Amino acid sequence: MEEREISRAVIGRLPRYYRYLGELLDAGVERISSNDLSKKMSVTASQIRQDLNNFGGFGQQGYGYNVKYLYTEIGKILGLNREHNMIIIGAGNLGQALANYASFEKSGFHLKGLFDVNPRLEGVSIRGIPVRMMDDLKTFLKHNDIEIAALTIPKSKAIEVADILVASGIKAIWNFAHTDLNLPEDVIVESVHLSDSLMKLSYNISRYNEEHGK
Amino acid sequence: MEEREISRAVIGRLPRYYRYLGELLDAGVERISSNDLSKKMSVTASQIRQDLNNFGGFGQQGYGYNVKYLYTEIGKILGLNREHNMIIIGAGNLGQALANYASFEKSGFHLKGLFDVNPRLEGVSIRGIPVRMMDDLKTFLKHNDIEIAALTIPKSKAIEVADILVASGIKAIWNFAHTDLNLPEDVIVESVHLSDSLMKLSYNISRYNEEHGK
DNA sequence: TAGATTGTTAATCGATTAACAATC
DNA sequence: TAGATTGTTAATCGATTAACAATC
Repeated sequence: MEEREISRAVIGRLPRYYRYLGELLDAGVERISSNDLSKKMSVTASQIRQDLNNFGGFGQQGYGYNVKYLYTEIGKILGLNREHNMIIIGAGNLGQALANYASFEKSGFHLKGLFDVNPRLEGVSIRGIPVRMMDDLKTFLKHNDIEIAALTIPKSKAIEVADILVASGIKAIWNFAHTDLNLPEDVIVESVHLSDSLMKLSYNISRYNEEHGK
Repeated sequence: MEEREISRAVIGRLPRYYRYLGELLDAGVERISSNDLSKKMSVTASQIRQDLNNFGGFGQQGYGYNVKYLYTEIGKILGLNREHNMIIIGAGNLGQALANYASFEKSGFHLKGLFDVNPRLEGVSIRGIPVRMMDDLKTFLKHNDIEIAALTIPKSKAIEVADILVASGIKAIWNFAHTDLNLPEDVIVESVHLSDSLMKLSYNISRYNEEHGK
């Protein structure tokens, strides 16, 4: 089976396609051409067709794309047709924010546990999930089939905790700590570096100010 | 003055360089070669030199780069030598999480206000900043010089609020809402789409499972 | 001075866009 | 059938890597 590697750039655009198609679906739009979609999304029609054809021919000449069908197919590509059990390590504001995102649940990401070191959080529940103490993590992972762990803890603890998670068989880490994680290559890591994002914003402000002589 | 446009890819890597240099600095490392840094960061030395030379020659032949100097210079490029006044719209978990990030304050991002529609939050303070009601937003912006607004509100309100912010003279929006914002091009928008990130993670899990026949 | 390492040019690689034949 | 629009190949553009002369 010939498996061409799909570029990171393409994968990075899929969620955005998915989002726009979801909106079209909600708006009751039945079909859309790459050209019309390209205008909405401010990308080229060529790129849309090229991107989609990495995964197969979802359209029809002379017709365009069926919104519902394409939405579902991209969902499948993104793995949203599966169920994903998830835990959150770090029940601070950010961990709680993630725990409260009802939309994740709708996409098949099921929160099964919340962990923290702070004893004052013990027993507190978020959306019915009690916060457990970190001491219970290993045992919990032994008895529950968890795929994804979100790491919403400070950088100082992140690497150590990541190692525990990997040793306990976690497949994927959604990392919010302000550090890179160097883990075995069969562990999937997706990092959200909020401060990197804020710095990019700040760069663009500086650039803008320079150009406008401020 | 010849201003070459610097590619988004390069800018996206700057915060990561900054992060690694900060760690080297903390570790007391005085100088580093592009080669040594490339090994630490898993990128090519060529890319590091190429990236940095977009902004000027920060190194010295035969010596490498002075860590402290390079750290400071990248900080300047990123605009971290300026002060940035900031507000947060949406004082839910995510807004509070951002408000509590002490490290932003250290980098010159000063939180000046927090806004929400929920009357139960009125008067509640986070790090000494009281939550204000949305009705007060326009007046507040008239009397305070705010550069950045973080939008941590649901998608349904985001576009409307963004328009108010722009009309009130906000320069930059750090958008966490699950939607793209179409604003005048002189307004800088940096979006953090958490669900896009989770979908990328999910994609990679599916891909991995396929490859390993699960 | 000799060795090390940058800054920068040239070569390669990959991603995006354009074009158009295939086909609904 | 004629018109529309895809899927796909070819052309272009940009980003990354390699190479090396400049120089500390």
